[in-house]
Amino acid sequence: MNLTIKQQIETKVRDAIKQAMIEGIFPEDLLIPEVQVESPKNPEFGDFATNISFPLTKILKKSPHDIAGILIKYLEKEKMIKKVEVAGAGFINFWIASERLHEILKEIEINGERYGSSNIGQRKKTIVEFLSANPTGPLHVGHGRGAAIGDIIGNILGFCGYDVTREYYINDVGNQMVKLGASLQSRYLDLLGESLPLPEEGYQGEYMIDIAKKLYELEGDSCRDKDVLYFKNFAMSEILEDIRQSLLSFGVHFNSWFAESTLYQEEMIKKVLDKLENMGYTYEANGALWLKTTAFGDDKDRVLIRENQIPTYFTGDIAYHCSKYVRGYELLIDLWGADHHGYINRLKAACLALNYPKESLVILLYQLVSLSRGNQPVSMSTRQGEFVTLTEVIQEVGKDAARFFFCMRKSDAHLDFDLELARSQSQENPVYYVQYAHARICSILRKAREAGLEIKSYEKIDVSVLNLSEELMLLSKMSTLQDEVLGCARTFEPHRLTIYLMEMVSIFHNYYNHHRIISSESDITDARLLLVNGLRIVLKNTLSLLGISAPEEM
RNA sequence: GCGUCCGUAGCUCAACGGAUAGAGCGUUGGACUUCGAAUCCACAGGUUGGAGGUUCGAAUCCUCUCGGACGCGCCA
Repeated sequence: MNLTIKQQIETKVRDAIKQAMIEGIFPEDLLIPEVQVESPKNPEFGDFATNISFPLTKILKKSPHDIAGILIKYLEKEKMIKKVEVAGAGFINFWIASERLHEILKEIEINGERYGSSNIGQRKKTIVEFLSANPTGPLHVGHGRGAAIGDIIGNILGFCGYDVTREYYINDVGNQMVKLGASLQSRYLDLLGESLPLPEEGYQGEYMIDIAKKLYELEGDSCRDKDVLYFKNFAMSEILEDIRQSLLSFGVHFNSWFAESTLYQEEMIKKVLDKLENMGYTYEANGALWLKTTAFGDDKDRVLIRENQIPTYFTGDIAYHCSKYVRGYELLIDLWGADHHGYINRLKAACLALNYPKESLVILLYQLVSLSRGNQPVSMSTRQGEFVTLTEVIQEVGKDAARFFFCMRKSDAHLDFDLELARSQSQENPVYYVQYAHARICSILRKAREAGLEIKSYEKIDVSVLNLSEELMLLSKMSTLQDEVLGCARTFEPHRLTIYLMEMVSIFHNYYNHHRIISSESDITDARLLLVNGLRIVLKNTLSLLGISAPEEM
């Protein structure tokens, strides 16, 4: 794709500085700072603005106002810039020529559903691991946040040209799973009229009884003498199937499900341990084997093999991340709940010890969701079986509203999910504001078609009649889709897209309420139909990145 | 005790170190005989928890402090 308007301005500002250097106005050895161009909040400050004069002040020993004054001499010669002026203490504000804004419609026409995409990822093999909830119970509301954010980050990176795989890591090894098996065994024997108490800290939820019933329906009483392992496997596969179904209704699709147990089957654990040992980063103490993570920024060393000779969870996790590298991934993105933050340094340390490049492992956190009903906190414990499932929430408020709600907020902010509020606000969820605009445009296009008006191609239309300030603002907003997506990819902040959508749609609703798209003036009608159709595509592309539907009517 | 994150309008939240801190909900008053009123327009609402500091400029960065959440296992 060609450069966006914003990127063109950045280039032109840099060129202006270089030109001033060539002409001896600026010193020839000047180190040009990064040029930042933004869309100002206040429309009086133009379509775009840059603060470049400020970082240059110190280097050039001139006032920002004077520097800006020098630069605009070069910039005002540019054809795509209608007006450029110095404002405030030294900001440079740009008004884009309408001809350039109109071209956005041509770019949308050419690129269609790819409009906004890019190739900075250069097909880099990337694995996004998220959710990875233990298969000990159904997904609850809190999991929804991780699922939504992880899925959307995957979409965004894919749109930016990364080769993305989404993976779910299944913790099918360890004590919790044994307890799960024992819990099912107890519930199953209950059905046979035999009593085996639930294990200490066993899983008490209703769903375990349902699974026991299912096992009884399938196998009768023939499992009376099966061991805990048998029950564990049955419980786990049932629960994983339930998780898969929940995710399906939430619009989340994993390409890969990776079981912890395969690390043992394929001796990955042993290989990693050997490697760390050979590199001299391990030692024995108190009967256990330790990894010197402190040599790589951790605050204490960590146990790899316990005194009882069983590897720790950590060892498995090192082997797991190692397997990602072995499978050819160059960029590893992990999305964890913030309760795991204390674990970051040790995992990063282990990957450094194994000589993997530091930047190749990115660990993102999202803050936990607390649940309340009215003002009363609701606890969420899988073990005690007290929780509201993700499926229930989706049934109540819908997939689109739930996803939008989860990704509207910065992921490092705490989120309180009030069930009553969620229900009452489901009708007021901003997602409808955005979807309504899309449906409204589709309705206009239907009306036009009924009147025998088709959307003509860009070349056949006189787009110069699009000269209302709302139309130009809309085009200016539409022009930054790629910039917004790239910003999200750089910062891993998907919530920016929701803000972008709301700002853009607000301009549209305002425009719609004050001007008619279809009118008796056919040249204006043609151009406006092309404009709203372009907006429809921008909305659809953005919603699709968020995994939210773009309804044609609602 | 140590560490991570958060504190912004009555409520839920935005704001790449930038210009007069913005939206929605709620309150008040207006706009449908014309493309969808799930919309639009107007009004009101703030010492960005508090105190210092860094600089051309701080809600944002640093130090201290108050309040909240979460971590600190040879658990997973």
